Amino acid sequence: MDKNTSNTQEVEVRKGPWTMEEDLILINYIANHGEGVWNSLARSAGLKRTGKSCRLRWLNYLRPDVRRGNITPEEQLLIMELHARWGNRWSKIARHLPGRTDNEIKNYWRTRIQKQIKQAEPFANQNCTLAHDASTSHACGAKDEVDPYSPAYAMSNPEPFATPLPTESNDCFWSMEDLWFPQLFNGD
DNA sequence: AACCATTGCAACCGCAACATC
DNA sequence: AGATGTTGCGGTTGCAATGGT
Repeated sequence: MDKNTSNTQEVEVRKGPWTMEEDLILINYIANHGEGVWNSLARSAGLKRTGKSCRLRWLNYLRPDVRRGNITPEEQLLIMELHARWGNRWSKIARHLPGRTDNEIKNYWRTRIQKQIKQAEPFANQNCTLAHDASTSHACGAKDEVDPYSPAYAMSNPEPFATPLPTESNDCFWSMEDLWFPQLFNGD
């Protein structure tokens, strides 16, 4: 049974998690032809994916220079600083963290930092009438308090943000090193 | 051991900006 | 100048993995 074989067989588009085979096809194709117009790339490569999906997969996961997991304390600080400055401009923030993607930073922010902020909120926010969504509100009347988003806060309060860094979280079924094998680039 | 809740992350969706014709 | 296609972005969702009871 194929996943998305609807009765309209003009365009069957696969969705959901990428398989290793699809990854290899995409990597091979880009290695041989370079990036181009993603829609036609997807078609030419024989992938039953949208160009959008291919682009996302490539940028967030398959690119050789992409770094995943193990966000360092320095990077965390930088993220907090840049987020305090620009808000949710994830792609803008990502440009200042080589090898990191906007998606990863966004996820990291939401799952780690935002959580820490929420935990700290009852203490930092006692004078605030309304606890805004931590991702968007930086404005709190308590001017004397150190902005929990600021690097200064993180420096002086290592605990709240000292999330145990993921331990070797690069354990996928296959690593990028496995995929980026020289021999892959020969075939087409 | 089984069930339920929570967490973390990959991927999708909708929209806006931009490029090309 | 307008229509159409493509890209980039931010928000959101789905689901596997993990932890707790």
